[in-house]
Amino acid sequence: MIDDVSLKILEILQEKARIPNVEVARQMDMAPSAVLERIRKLERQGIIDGYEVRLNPDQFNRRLIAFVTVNVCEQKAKQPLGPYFAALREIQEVHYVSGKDCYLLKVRVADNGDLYRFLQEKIILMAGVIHTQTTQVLHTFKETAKLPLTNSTVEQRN
Amino acid sequence: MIDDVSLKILEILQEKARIPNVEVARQMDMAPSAVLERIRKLERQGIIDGYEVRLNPDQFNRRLIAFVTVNVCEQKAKQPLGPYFAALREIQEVHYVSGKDCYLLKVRVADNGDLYRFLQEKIILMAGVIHTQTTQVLHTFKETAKLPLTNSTVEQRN
DNA sequence: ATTTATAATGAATAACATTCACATGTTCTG
DNA sequence: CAGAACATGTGAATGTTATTCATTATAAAT
Repeated sequence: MIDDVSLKILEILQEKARIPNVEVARQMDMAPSAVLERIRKLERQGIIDGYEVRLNPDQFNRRLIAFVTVNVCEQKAKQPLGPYFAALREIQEVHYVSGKDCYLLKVRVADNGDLYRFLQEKIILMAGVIHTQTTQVLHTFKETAKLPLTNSTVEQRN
Repeated sequence: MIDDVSLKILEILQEKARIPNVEVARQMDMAPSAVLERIRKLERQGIIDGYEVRLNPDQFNRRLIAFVTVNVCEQKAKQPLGPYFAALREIQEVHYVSGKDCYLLKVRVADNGDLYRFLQEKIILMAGVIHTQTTQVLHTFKETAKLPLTNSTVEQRN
């Protein structure tokens, strides 16, 4: 479905998405119009979902990452909890995970005080939330949304 | 440090980063040259870290997300484990977290079989790895790298 | 061999990026 | 308070890029 030419285009864009189309074409050794058409097609097919700017969290007072597992009892909740969590500004990821009726939240806040207030005011008080367990990130070695595009020896793409 | 004008530019770019500069200028009601200069400055200051394309994981055989906590004993490791994990294709995030000498990995693979092989071959076999606990994601409600830029009532930016 | 579908090229033109001279406004300082 | 220093905006000019489209090439299907 995705051929090597498109794959190479995606690799280039994954490296730096806000470069001119002509530049992609140059790196590909192809006509700009051909590259443009392919990118459009990838967008239409939903292979490319969008383009994001990556901001430095330190500059926006979001130095601290925490992972919070939230045990819930949805029967006691007054509203669906997944969408509720998803709507919170401090939360970047909401996953419903295997285990004991559990959500896993990735949270970004300024500092410990902020984290405390966030949990108290926005999580623990919610009807249906039974208890939480918070894991603080001390150091991040890698944090990316990139997907591996080149196939390693064992893997195949479809 | 970051004024409202830049903030609005970042909001626009956070929504869709690969749009022409002129379009940003139109939405801002400013001259394109002024917008360009501001974006350049934000890049120079490291406030903008880069631009990424967001790919659809389903289309690349990465339907399954798992979070893996890895208990380690770095003394028994033959190499630093953080960088080792970070180098693995399947891993999107590597955090060293509070708790019992623990790494938290966010892993993206095709399916259960893939996850099993990944853990067996690339994690559990590593010297220094004591044991792991894997949590599978059943459903994802939200997954973004966006930072909240508008200030809510209580918060402030610096 | 011919049809059909898919995708590349290259030329033409519209749109955009980029630079720069100049204007405006703010802050700092003597 | 004047005016220097700085930051940031505008608008025009120019070079670059995006986009469209007619045409050609390639590959698979009948």
